[in-house]
Amino acid sequence: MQRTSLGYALLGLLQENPASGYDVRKIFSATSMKSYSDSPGAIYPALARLEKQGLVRGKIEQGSGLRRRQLFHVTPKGLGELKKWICRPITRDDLVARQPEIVLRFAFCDKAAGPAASVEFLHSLRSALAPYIDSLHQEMESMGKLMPTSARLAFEGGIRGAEGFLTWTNDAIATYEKLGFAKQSTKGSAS
Amino acid sequence: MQRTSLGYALLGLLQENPASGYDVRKIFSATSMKSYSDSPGAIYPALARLEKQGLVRGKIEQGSGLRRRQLFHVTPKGLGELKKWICRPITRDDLVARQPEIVLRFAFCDKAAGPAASVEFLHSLRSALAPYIDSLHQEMESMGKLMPTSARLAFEGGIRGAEGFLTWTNDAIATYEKLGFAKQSTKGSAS
DNA sequence: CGCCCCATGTAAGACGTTACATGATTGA
DNA sequence: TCAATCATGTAACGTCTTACATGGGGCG
Repeated sequence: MQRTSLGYALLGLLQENPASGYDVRKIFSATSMKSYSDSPGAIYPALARLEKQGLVRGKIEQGSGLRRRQLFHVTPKGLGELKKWICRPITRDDLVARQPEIVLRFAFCDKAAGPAASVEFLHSLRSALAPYIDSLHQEMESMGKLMPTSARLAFEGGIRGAEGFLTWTNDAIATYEKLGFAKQSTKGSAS
Repeated sequence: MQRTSLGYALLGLLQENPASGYDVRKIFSATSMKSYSDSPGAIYPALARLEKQGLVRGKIEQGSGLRRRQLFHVTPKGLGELKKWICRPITRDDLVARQPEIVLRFAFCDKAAGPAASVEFLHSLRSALAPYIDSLHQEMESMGKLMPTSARLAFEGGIRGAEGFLTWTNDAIATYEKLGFAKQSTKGSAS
């Protein structure tokens, strides 16, 4: 039984702070997570699915004069699934079709899996990005100059985006190093 | 009746070169348009929809020993719809949720709508990007330093990506200027 | 009282995914 | 002949979109 990108986004949010469906809708519509739909027809069924799978649990709040309102929090099982999603090695497919998801996974990484996992994540990302960028350059060469200007520029834009992503990755790794988190080696002497 | 992103991608491809469903599948699976699914369950119904709407027409090829094979080409009505899609002003929503679609629209622009439209497109993009980047910076400020390192870095990555996109846009405008295409001023060239 | 916001949901339909099915042609 | 590839499709299923429905609570 597989979860969707929305499902994981919800897990990640709820793991940072328990929230109601309505809260989540506001977050999606107000912040830069707008890429997810804030429609009730998406959110509420998704939360219900997660609850049915035992990944989140909702408690109905009832202070004195409060409206009915379900606060969802992530279960240990849910946290486990979230970690598995975050810590998957980055694949070429992730880069081609799911770049925003990569960034989201990383955003949740510190809180859900810890800084060591974040560093691991960044190294995995760097390892995937380098050959990907190479293959983009090759594809560009093989197409020659026969394409319209706008098509060529668009392709170049894609390459630049990937290169910028790599630069960011390296900077992020450096940031963790300054904080005292180096890559965990298999032999294990870190910090 | 609205078309999906896949529908427009097909229109754009077929307008460049007539092709069969199978050809399209190969393009999607082999080139960097992999972000679209190459599954027959997506392609063939999508082509059928476009044909039903009169935007493409399929002719069954029959050379001597050829297999049955339907070559689709774009109708004038289809080209009109494609142009309308491409030439829509770039909105904030496009930037937030549909960046790859923006790039795809631009890639088809020269061939489908001409270089003048491409220049117009880039100016519209620039006008949308500037305030968008500002608002990202503001959002970042307002969140303070309370977030985990990875979350902050992820957000910064998003900002960098948008800034790189803007740089690319300016470079692309410069490229067209060097080719002799400046912005068409219907009402004065002030942005 | 009427209106708007909070808060949750459901129903119909469109679309994509996955898997299966079909048949023709080429090459070993 | 047998397998692989070409080429097209369909069926079941899940999810998202759009629109509607419901009801409590604060406020003028």
